[in-house]
Amino acid sequence: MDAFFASVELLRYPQLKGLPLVIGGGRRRETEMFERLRAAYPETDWGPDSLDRIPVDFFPLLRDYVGRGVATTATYAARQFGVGSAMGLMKAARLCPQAILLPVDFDEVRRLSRTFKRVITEIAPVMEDRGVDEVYIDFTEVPGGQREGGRVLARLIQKSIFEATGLTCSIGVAPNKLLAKMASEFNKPNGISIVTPDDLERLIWPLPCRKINGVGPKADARLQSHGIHTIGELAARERDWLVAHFGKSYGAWLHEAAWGRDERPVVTESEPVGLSRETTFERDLHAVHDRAELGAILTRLCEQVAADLQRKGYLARTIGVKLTYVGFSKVTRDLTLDAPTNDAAAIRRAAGLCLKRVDLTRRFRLLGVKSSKLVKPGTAEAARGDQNGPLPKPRDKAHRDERTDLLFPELD
DNA sequence: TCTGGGGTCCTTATTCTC
DNA sequence: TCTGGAGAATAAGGACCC
Repeated sequence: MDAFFASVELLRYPQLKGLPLVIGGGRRRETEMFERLRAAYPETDWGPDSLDRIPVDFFPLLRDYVGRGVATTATYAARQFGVGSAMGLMKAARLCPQAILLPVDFDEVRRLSRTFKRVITEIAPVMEDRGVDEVYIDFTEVPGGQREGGRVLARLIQKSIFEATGLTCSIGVAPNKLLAKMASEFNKPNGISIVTPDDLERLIWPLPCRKINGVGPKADARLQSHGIHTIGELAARERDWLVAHFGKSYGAWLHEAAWGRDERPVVTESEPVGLSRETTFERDLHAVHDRAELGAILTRLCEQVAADLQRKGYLARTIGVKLTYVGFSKVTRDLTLDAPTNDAAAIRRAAGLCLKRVDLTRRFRLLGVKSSKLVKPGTAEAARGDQNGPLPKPRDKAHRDERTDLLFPELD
């Protein structure tokens, strides 16, 4: 298989080019930011398209931002100060207070994302969706796909995306998805990189292990503790040694990845595994002192999950909650229902039962509701439990936290 | 002074069913 | 009826990704 990896660069503010620019915040706070901007400049239409035309001094500075949130992305001018993706905005403000802070408009991002993918599938139909701004493409069967090792087709895709969206796009071309993804990083933004098996030693092996898609901070730290810093050093280890230290599955996969081997196909269709909604509070909340507020938040999250399920046409067999405590430890609790549902009240009841099994004596900063084990209505799977008698009772009682019953009785 | 929101997949432990 | 074992289902947590 020959694969492309293509990712669009979602930054496109021409008048801000070269300035330190940070885009970020959580979804809710981004909406608030837009509202604040609209209130401050009522004569200006703060739609995403108008951002391009607004004078630089209209934009808020990062130093004026107060609250929780992280940077989604940053320009190179801001990165020079040490600001990067996923960094807390308060920390970013200390590093680069003069940076301009822009909210993300998710509706606009989604619209651009759809256009970007439509343009690609019109040229190369075998495309795997990897999120808003990334896709894999199998161009083995695309007419002309092999010309100049794929470079001609990659240029066509870049040009078409720019014409349709005004966005630039980086493309990696390689024999498989693993290498194509790494190749796409070589030449950002708006570049094309071609990696062949012969390039493994020269281009891939000098890279840090962290560049492998699937090696995160934890795995990287463990590799480093064994003196393995580059992909070449990883490739030099025996497979058996990696399996002994990183497990049968992950160890073997590390070995394959270091040698540039990856047999995964480009997957064009997939069903969602779960749907969830979560929110971080403005301030940390407590089950007793903030009972009414928490109850309202829980209900709203359940209604959102129900609406998402209904809109997308799914029923969920399992409902769960997630809490992030002060200090960032997390807990989750799940409950599998007798019959799958997309009803807000049923989801709220299940979520309430889950909440009864967690320690609510500690303050927490985030509450989430998730649905999983999704089925389509009208299928045999969806009917299971409805017609074939009750399913086994969930193992619920054993975990029940008695303190919570006292603290949060109305959650039933 | 921290650290969003939406996902997927994997591992491990426990329980249930046959 | 009791017991053991295999395998499925459930639950919790964690790593990782965009």
